[in-house]
Amino acid sequence: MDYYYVNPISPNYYGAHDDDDDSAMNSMSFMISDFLMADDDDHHSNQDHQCGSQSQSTTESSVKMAAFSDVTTTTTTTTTQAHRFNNNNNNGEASSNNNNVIKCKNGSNKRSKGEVNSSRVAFRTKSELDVMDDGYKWRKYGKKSVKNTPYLRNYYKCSSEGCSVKKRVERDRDDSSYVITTYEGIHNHATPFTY
DNA sequence: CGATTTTGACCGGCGC
DNA sequence: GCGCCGGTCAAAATCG
Repeated sequence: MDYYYVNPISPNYYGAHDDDDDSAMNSMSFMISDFLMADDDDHHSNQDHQCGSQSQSTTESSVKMAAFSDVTTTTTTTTTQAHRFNNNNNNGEASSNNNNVIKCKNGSNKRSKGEVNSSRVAFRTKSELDVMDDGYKWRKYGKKSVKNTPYLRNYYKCSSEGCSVKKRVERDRDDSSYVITTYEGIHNHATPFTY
């Protein structure tokens, strides 16, 4: 399984007109969906094009791996400044501040049972808000508390018909300022909003 | 009034 | 088997 590194955020990528929350959020969403869809390529096609401007993040990111079942991804700490990843947060802070992502696809490796083809991606993001708007519409279908963490895990499914992408959101048990969002599957449609 | 959330029940896998 | 555990279902409640 290949992992590849992506550095999605660059502060002024959407900083352009940032008074408008919507635009900021849209661009962000766009990027995420990008990850979600550009999935089967065997090459890291997207690692530098977007946010081409500058990845000033200086990321010497200590990439540490968060392990999920068979996928792992993570992000790291960085030093970029705030950008909004979240939907409506009142202006200013409250938003997250950084992230780098490693993506992994696993088309080929089998799972013990069913779902051979599910790909998973996880993001670890620093954010006070649990839910971030990634451009898709989600319907929550479950909530569970997991062993060893005080936080609960939430389960969402894409509400678009025929699309069975799922995501789960939980807080990092070691550092509650991070939120871990795991996507599973590939959307068969574009993001709802027009851009 | 349709869509979404809430929440406990349910279920399948796994280790013992 | 049994019980824990993570994941999902579904009915009722709530939302917009």
